[in-house]
Amino acid sequence: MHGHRHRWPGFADLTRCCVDPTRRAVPDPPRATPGLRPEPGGLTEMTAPAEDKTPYRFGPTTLVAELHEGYAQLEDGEETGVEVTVAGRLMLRRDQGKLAFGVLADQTGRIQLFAPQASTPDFDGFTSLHIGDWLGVTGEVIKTRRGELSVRVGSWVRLAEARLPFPDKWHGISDPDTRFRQRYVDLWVTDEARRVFTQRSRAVSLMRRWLEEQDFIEVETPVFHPIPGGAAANPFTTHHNALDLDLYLRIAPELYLKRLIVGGFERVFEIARVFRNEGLSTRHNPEFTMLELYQAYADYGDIMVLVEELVAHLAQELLGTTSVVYDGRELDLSAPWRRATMFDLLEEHSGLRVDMDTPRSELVGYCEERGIPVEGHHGVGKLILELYEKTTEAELWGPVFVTDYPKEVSPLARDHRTSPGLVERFEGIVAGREICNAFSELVDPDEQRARFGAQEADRAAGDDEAMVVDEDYLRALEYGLPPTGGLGIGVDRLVMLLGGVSAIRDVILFPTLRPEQG
RNA sequence: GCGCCUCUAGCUCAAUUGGCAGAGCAUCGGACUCUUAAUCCGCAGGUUCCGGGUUCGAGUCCCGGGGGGCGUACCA
Repeated sequence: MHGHRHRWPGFADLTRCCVDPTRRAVPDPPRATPGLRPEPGGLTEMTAPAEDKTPYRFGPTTLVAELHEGYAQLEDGEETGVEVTVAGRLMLRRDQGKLAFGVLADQTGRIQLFAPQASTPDFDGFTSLHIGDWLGVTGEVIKTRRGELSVRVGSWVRLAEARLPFPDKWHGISDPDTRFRQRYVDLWVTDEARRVFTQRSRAVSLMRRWLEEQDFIEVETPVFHPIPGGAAANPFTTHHNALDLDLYLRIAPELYLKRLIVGGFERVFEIARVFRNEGLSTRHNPEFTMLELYQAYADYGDIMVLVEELVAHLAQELLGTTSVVYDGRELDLSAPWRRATMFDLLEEHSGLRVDMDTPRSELVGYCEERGIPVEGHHGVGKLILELYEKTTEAELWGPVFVTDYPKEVSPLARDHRTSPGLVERFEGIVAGREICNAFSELVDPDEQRARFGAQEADRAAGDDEAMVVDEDYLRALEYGLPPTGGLGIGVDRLVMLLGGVSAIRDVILFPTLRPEQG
């Protein structure tokens, strides 16, 4: 994840934009009583255990980023007369006899503490603070003679002790495993980690706001599914004792969201944690986040426009540009994206011209030539998809919408209005990776029942990821699903793309790991 | 699942053909009033991932196990 560090704004630059402007305290006049002590009249002193001297609350007036914004123009050695209160962790300390320097980090950045013995209360205590201790400091904003913006310590209080030593101040943590297990430390010592997760939070927030502006409403559907559906994947199982009921953790929210379209919520979305019982890799975590949305009266063409606009919007807001560099290669996310059929793209990249009338035996031959395993229940559609995925998908730098998938591999998508055997489905491919999957939704209950039936047959033939019939979903369709466009976006992978990182574990705060010590 | 690599002090890393397990940072003690990974002096810090084996002697070689990484497979 360190490959493109130079491209990204620094710690303070990046986080600056998350600062709530209503919290500004600089360069406003100082607060009447900057609170180094608990508010008077509280129960603090009565209830505090004798051995715990740390306060119960603290009132910083200023974020570090605001100091850097507000006082960038100070001359070396200039004093402002402005008193501020900041809080954070002590990340470095440099003692120099009767003068000590510290570096305090809060959520928004780092600021130097300037502590002369003559004016610092309990100077010995200050110089015996540990790296990692939480600290509250009130003092004047100054710039040192050597030009470092600082808070001259007028008073200070330790807010929490770091009993465990922090990692090497220069090298940080290098063992990825330790970084994931002790993310609470990683976030302090790896600027890149904090940058990425801050960015993730903003991306999700922007996504939500943008969808709401398009009149989508956010909903929450069950995580416990009596029948796992909406995707082809192995579910996790669990059990409810009182009902004596086996349940599955959802592999997709799709079928519930479409029930809501039936219910008359015409534009819905869910930012859904989903769970798939599969292997782990650089691009797979067993629990991950999908944005799914459904829009009544829309088809997959409308959804393509929505995706390219949404992604371009996120890039523009997050990075200030739709032109990003990923894996060292240029990537232009601005709309419109190229649209091409799976068949055309397959031909471009493999030279194979096939269609739904190509004999199965011929396709089996192409697969075998390329070492792609073929199973007995694979039909023409599945074989074409395999050929495309193995020869073409990773080569697509994109962004490109790959359209018109075989019906056989798309049991929830609506028949193509002009091409028999195909459905109106597309995937968005960016940097060789699928970031979304969408279709004109299948609305016909009889056709849906037939598709489920084909899935059952696949299951019987040994495909344990094939879908299971969901009678209630069919009943919902019988009440009438209007024309609907649906979309699923892998939020984690999108954040990877926008953040320029290549491992999904770098965008998931606490990725799934084997428990420590085994 | 398979293949390759890796695991040494709290952190980052050394240790010659198999020959007394070391340094920097952090911690602890001391010096220092403008440092920027401050600097300088000193103390302490170890089940070398675990268990076997070979050897006079194993961090090092062999076998087994465990953790992790990468690749591959799986993955709509």
